[in-house]
Amino acid sequence: MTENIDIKKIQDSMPDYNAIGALSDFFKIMGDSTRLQIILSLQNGELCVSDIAACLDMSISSVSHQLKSLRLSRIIKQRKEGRTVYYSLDDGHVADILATSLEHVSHII
Amino acid sequence: MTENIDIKKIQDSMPDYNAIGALSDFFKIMGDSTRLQIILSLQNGELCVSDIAACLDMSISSVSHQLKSLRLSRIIKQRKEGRTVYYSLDDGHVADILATSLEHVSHII
DNA sequence: TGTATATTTGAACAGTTGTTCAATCATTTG
DNA sequence: CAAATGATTGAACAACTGTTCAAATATACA
Repeated sequence: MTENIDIKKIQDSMPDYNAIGALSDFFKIMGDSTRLQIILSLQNGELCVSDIAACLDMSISSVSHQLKSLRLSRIIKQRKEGRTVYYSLDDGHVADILATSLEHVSHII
Repeated sequence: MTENIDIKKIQDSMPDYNAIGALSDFFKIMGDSTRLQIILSLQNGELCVSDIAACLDMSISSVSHQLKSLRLSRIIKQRKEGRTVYYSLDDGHVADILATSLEHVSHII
């Protein structure tokens, strides 16, 4: 332990428990390549489940499961038209975060 | 499948395989509250392992394990001084991403 | 009403992840 | 050199996660 670091001062500077939980939940959701591809595909505009599955070359079931968790995290929203469900991005922040993060990882690769 | 969506066009608009993998790896690393707290504590400046453990009220071993994965992901860097190892943030992008993401989740909570 | 289409759902399984514990390494100090 | 200190490591275990498969739901259409 370093001589004179004020632990409490650092602790107080940090976001509260709930914010840290919400932050890590958000990053957890983003931290899967299937979900990431879904989000990226939706940056071109809304798509239905089958089209997303075709885009990613994955099963409809798997995509549907991930769409559900993205929706519960309020990253995407849905709109039903007949028996087709269209999904789209729900918040502009996500595009910003993706752009900055893509720049970040391109520095690392 | 919607009538006339051009799947190939959307696929081509997406980052390549490696970039998506790097992106999801990055978010995966950020998606843990221990690692997130480590990063947040380091926003005040460099800290040694014991101080970080004290800040988070966690075992030194657990923190050390997480410091290793953060370092391998090039999110933090280390500097050794005697038997003490100081860690600090390695890239300005991470602070930007954290700030935008914190704003995003505060909208949701 | 019956069939086809679009999507959702739940259970199950394998693979991954974070913490703990004990042991080890590296450096300083007596 | 031996003891103390700061940090790292590896194995083990429980908890969690993503995909698959089969079954179910909802809507459209003949």
